[in-house]
Amino acid sequence: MARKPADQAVNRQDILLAAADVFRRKGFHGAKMADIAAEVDLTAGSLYHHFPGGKQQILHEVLANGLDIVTEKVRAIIEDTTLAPAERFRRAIYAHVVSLTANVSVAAALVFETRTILEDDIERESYLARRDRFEALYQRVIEDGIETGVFRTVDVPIFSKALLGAQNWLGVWYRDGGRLTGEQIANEMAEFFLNALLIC
Amino acid sequence: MARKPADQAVNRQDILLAAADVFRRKGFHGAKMADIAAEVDLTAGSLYHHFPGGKQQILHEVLANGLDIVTEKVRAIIEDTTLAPAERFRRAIYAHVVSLTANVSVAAALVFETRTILEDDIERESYLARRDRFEALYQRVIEDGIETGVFRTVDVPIFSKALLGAQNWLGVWYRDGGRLTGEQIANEMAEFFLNALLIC
Amino acid sequence: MARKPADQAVNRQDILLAAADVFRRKGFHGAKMADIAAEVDLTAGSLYHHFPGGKQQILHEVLANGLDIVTEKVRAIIEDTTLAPAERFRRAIYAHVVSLTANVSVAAALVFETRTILEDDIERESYLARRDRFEALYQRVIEDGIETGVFRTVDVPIFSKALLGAQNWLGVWYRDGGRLTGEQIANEMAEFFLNALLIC
Amino acid sequence: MARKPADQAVNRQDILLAAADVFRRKGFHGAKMADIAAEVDLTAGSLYHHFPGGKQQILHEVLANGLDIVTEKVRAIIEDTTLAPAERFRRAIYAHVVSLTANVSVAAALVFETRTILEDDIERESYLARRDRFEALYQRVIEDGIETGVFRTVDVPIFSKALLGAQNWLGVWYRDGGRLTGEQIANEMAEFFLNALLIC
DNA sequence: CATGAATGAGAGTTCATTCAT
DNA sequence: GATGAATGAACTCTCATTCAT
Repeated sequence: MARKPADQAVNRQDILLAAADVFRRKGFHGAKMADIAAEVDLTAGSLYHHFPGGKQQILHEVLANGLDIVTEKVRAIIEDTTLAPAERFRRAIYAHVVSLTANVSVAAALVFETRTILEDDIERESYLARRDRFEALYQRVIEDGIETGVFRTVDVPIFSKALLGAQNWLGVWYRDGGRLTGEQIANEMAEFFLNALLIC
Repeated sequence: MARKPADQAVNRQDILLAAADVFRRKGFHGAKMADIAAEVDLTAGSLYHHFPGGKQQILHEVLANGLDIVTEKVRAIIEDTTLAPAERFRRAIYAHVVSLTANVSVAAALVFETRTILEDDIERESYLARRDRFEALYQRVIEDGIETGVFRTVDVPIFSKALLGAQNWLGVWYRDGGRLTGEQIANEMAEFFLNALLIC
Repeated sequence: MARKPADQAVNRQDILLAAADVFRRKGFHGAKMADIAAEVDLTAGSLYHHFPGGKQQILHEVLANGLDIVTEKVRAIIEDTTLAPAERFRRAIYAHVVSLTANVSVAAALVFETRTILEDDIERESYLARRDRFEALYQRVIEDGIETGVFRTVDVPIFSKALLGAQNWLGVWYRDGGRLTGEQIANEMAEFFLNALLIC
Repeated sequence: MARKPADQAVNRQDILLAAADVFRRKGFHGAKMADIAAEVDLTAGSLYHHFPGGKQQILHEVLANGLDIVTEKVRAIIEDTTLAPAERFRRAIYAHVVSLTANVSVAAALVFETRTILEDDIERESYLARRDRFEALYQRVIEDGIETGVFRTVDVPIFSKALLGAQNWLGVWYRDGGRLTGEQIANEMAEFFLNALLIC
């Protein structure tokens, strides 16, 4: 019954990670509080001590945390205007993909459960706004590249959706221990999309 | 207790389309039989005349049909070896994206509910096999292009996942009546991925 | 689709027999109108042309008919006071058991579904009264035998319940084509209960 | 939403007894989970804590327990070969009938709901096997009596069915507080069937 | 007469949530 | 903090019954 080496206190982070994993496997609606609790050797009722808001709150925090994790480095890179657009673009994709593969469950939650969080109104706006601001980062660097004349003239919104789609899809298929590491995949993906844009 | 005077009979296709739409909006687990029924002016119980297997069966058929719709033309194009790889690739993407945008609900179901169908074992294998065979089509044409020397040497499995991710993501964001038509988006996307591969 | 040789009209008797058989196998509540209908190559709705009162009416008629079939000969025998009590008793049991084995489904319905009919008030009294009158026949002949001094002094109500229990139980275990015929079983049973009563 | 302050916990046995009683009154298919729950001051959903398998599981356990209760003493008596067959036979019937009358609801369930349990395959074999082994006990003691020359030569299988029928029928008609006690009835029944067998 | 489609009431079941211990 | 028992609101699914054709 003791899965955790130190059978000591369970903290909120443990629960959030466990929840993300259960969400990935069964989806939010298919995930039972008891499933999540079992992952951290608790019973369903006990989760309410840590998350009085219940399942909804857990989802909120999984997604909010997830967006932070994934967004953080990418934002820093893209906003670092000391680098050329192409380089910022490449590094952003690399960092983004690495962080998605390093947190597959969270990545999957971002893909599959964003729709779920939108069912209730609170948080909806702020969460969507953050997502849009993140997407805007990519759009900005692409526009920079186009204006600088190093990138082809593409339809930026469509291109950014294609890029995000390719990235988010990692949450669907990537599993640890596959043929390639997250870093290798990140390199490939950065290359693909850079080539799609670069004028040669 | 027998209604529906002569409103024209409701048939299975109507129900499947309605279901795909409800699935897109609420997800499989969030979709109530009553929601689906209401879309075609029936009551929940009546759906069981057409789909004795219930909600599961409806999902099965939505996905199977969906895969058919989306796959059909793409397969024909890619297998038409009278065309050069680059041309087959471009046309395949175009046809694929057009058909996804023409059936957004179905596209969304393919993205979000494939995980759901996998929860139960039956159908699992055959459905997954069909998906894999479809993905293999893209991989083949890319390999052809690489061997012919017109495409860059990329990691084909990763590239195809990126492509499929970008395409499937349409099910998440595309809505009819947006800034661009499905055909315009299809053109853009084909262009992106062709440029990513072409040696210039 | 044609199970009946002459594919002609289905009559009420066919349906009642079919119903008794389905009731025996699945019980009243477990028997679907569609099951009964299928036995006579009809659909559920069609049964309402023959039995506007629906499933309840079918049960009513199965039981009422059944009681008639089983009761008729027994009554004639027991009321024939030209015979000695022991002989009337023996012949009554024989006739009773023969008729139960010749109509197993009906016998089973009498055992299992009498409780069901009692759930609704109408018919309840008259049906119960008929059953009690039938049981009284056996009690009378036993009392006659006791008074005449040929039968032991037994508790008549208990003895008659034991007898009826043994007989009704045939509806549970008897199947056509077993080791013994209905007549052979009838002989054995008559012998058992006669010996239980006769003073030797 | 958590009630039942300190009313003493409800346990599985309470529920099984309540269920047997509801089954006796309404039959398995007619018994609602809410009916059973109400008997022990619970709501329908709460029953699933104690019987995750739901109504089916409750029936399974009612019958299995019931068979145990009824079988236990009878087995001990019949297998006690220090007694003469006639005495074993008499005592077995007595104990059997006493235990049936002391547990009418369970007795009724054994009569009416065995058919129900057989609808699903699991348990079917093991349960039927136990029933058959129990019947074999009676057959053995009767055969012993015949071989010893104290019992008439009867058809043993038919005789045992008649006996069991008479006994099981108690579940149909016996009610506490009637004219005779269970012990009195048990005495009568033992007498009947012994007289039916004894050579005088 | 028969049918197939539809209804609608009801049942079993699930599960997030609560709370006394 | 943790738990187990309990709740109650949904929701899926079943099926007797109705009726236009």
